[in-house]
Amino acid sequence: MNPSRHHGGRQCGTSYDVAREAGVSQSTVSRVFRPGTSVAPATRARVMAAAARVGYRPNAIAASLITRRSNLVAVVISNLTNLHYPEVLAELTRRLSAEGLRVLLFTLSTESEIDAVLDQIWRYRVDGAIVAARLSAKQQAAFVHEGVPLVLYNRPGHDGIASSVCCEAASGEQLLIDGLLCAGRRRFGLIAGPADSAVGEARIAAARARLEAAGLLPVAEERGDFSHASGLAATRAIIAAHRLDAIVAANDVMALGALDVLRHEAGLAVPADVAVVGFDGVAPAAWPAYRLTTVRQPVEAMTDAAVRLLLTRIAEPGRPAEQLLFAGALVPGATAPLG
Amino acid sequence: MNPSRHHGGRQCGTSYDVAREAGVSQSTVSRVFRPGTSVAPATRARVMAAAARVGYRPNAIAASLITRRSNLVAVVISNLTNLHYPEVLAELTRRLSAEGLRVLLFTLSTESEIDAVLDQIWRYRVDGAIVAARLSAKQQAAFVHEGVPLVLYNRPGHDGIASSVCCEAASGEQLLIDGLLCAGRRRFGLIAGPADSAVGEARIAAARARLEAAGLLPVAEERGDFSHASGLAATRAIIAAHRLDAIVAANDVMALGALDVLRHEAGLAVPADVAVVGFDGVAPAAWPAYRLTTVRQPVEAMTDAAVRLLLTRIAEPGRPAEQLLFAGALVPGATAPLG
DNA sequence: CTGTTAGCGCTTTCAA
DNA sequence: TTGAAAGCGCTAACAG
Repeated sequence: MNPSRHHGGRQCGTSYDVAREAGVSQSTVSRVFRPGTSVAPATRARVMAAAARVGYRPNAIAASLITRRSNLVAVVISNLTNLHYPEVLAELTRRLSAEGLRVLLFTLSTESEIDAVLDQIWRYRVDGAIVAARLSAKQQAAFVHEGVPLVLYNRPGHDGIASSVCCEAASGEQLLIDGLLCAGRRRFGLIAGPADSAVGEARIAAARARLEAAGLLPVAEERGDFSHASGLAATRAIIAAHRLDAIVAANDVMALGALDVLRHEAGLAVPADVAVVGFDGVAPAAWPAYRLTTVRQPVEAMTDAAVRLLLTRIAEPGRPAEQLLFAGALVPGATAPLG
Repeated sequence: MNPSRHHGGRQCGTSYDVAREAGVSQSTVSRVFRPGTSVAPATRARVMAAAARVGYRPNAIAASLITRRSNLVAVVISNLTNLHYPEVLAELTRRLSAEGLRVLLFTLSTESEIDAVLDQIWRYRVDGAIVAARLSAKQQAAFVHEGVPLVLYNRPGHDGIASSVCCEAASGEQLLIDGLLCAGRRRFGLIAGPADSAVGEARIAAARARLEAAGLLPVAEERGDFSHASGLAATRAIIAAHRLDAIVAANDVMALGALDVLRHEAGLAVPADVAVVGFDGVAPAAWPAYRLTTVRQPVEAMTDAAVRLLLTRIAEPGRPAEQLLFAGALVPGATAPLG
């Protein structure tokens, strides 16, 4: 009833323009561009031709308004600089678009930005969210309150409110630590992640637990922030004060930093003098210069699960949250002999 | 006039619900939640209180429909696995959100997906797009036709249709090649990127040009796909057939692959036997295990420019496209003595 | 400063 | 199979 007035300049046509051009009603045009609707072949052809002439593109925004499905999924990632997350993001994006969902990306420079991000998430009426960032219990509860299905990635879900996909730390660290012990290592240095990282703490706790099970205590402990620079700093601090024969880092990037300090600053041989292990399985860890012994997160399986979990919760909002745990795979490298 | 019927479950309230609750008109509610509008302090307070009670969130989708501004920017990146692009993406996202714009992310597994991506871009009525992927002249023209401002990232704009920001290859390669020549290197091996990568070709062409200016031809040339594995393969192929004293790679990641083969497979000393240089300035290139001599792209300046270019074209759609060129900065490493 | 009135472009009953 | 009519939740003149 109201053909577009082209008031902005070269606007693209609306379904009314197409309808007029094709001599059908606007709702017929709408049907032609919607899957699973039945339109007479002849009508469909006329409409398609008219649409091409007018340069018509269905307006997803307008459709979202009425269907209450934006086909948008918010993906929140705290540190894209982590080298592991670009891979996760690429996989998530690939799988989501295969499901017809678009990615609204949010990255955090500082954790304090999270509330502003959540506000935007509510405003855009996303169909769901996959979050790889710290979320307080209150923030997780907000998703329930707003009716937005939430899947946490490598973060524990606060008592069943949110679904989550995690790479379990215990079995991986057990493989690493037990192997090192078996190979005769006794003096361990630990490089933890930031205190507010649940996965980081879980990994270090698991490592410590295995040591204690063997009647050992770590010789030294330092904290980093998952960055290479912090791996360098932590290792310098540790070897300045202690003599040890194994370093266990909470992630690969810090482990690579440790390797760099040991070999290029301290003149120590790896693994002859000191063994080093990490966690994640990032690409550079496998490069010949490092060949780090580590545990690789099953990114394919985890991202697949994250998307699948999200889809089912979008389809059935009432469904209870699920916590999925994946085991990492040992990647035997050259930086640690494992008994 | 039409309070929400809560038909889905826990829907969040609409501006009508708030209006009724606060005893004002719906448009007053709208004003309260829009910057730059004047509302009596008392009214504003009443509305805010009512909004909190109702759990009201402005609906960005509905606002977009009428303002014809979605505040969405499409960001298209072809290979997030490139190690340089996560950094670019993080910076772009940070700057865009600082400008009140949201990122709709598209990644390409294969270049053939691009048309499907463009279709989605049109449907979501994005305010603009920043693209780091190959776009044909026709595809670039489509942006003009659809009225979507386009900024190409590290891709040349097809005769003034699209704006672009690029890291210029010539001056960087000149620093590298002239330095190597000055240090007495004469037998060069080149590792190019994929043939359809404009930046890759520009870098290798620039390197070749400097060699020719010195009366030299490359001893060997191989093509990779910017990945570490392809750097390994190219280097193996080159050194199997030729004796050389310098390798010039089209990007850092392949250069790191070259280093790995030279040192860990061929038993050659770098830079004593063979010098290696790259391009980009990715993080691992600076790590002690590599200390690659390279040219760093000014990511901050480039992403800043990309966003600024996009903003001005959004503000003034008639404005002609601009091509911005940035010079890279030499990062003297330990893999190549530069005369 | 506030309310009234029209839509933005589409989907969705409901009839025909 | 198609069309008419009624909104989705909001912004944007225009009065008052």
